[in-house]
Amino acid sequence: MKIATFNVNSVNARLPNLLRWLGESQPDVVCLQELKAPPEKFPEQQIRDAGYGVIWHGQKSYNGVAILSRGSDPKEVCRALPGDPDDTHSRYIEAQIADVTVGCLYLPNGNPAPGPKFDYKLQWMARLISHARALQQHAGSVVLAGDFNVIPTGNDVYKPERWLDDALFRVETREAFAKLMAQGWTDSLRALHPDEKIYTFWDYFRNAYGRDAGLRIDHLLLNPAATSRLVAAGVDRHVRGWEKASDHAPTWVELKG
DNA sequence: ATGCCGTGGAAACCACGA
Repeated sequence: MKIATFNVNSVNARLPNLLRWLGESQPDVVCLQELKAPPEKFPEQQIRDAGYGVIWHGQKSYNGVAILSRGSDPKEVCRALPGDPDDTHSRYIEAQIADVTVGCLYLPNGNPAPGPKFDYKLQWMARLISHARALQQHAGSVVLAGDFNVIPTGNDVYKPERWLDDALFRVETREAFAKLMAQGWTDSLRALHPDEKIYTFWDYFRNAYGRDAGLRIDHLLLNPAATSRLVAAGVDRHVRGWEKASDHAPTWVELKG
């Protein structure tokens, strides 16, 4: 089973690229982030015509997450991260697909830091840590996939010294991510490619993609049952080079069975 | 490199992203 995550930066602006990538990559499950569309403007029919069942949690202008499943409808588990009923951002949706539980997340950016947006990011991470604790212990396979807006280590950014004060790389952010990982999650790309330079995001500015000035911020975390099935992981980085590209590239894992 | 581009939505600019 191939499971991918892709921050599309507007699902409607990206629809031609998304459909092209679905056709060539043939993922079984796809987590999308940054739909930037209200629920009624989600391109459901085009995605169904491409062979995918889909659930989504849209929001006008900002955020928005979706889960696609080839040949079946994802069985929705929840469409919000527990812990704050006043949180209006569409940043989490979870589904059961065959024998795999999939959590699709769009973690807050948090800039500028410090400030209220950074506080919101850290609070959101605390809620994620709380929710993930139970998921990690599931007997079945669990994949937490999405745009984490976290650069885990200095090996995940082209020039770490420039990012020390950024919300994606600040000590508090890395410590919260480490706390999540300490529950027993596996960072699938790093597990299979410990020393490679791997990026999933390149800024639109300054020819960042051409210079390979990237960040690794899109992650697929696996619980022990899923880790035992891990056979491959990668980034479809060429998609970032297409016309009208998102600033993120699709990132994926292949699980046995 | 403090948003230089990209997107959406409202309004002819602004919020937001990382």
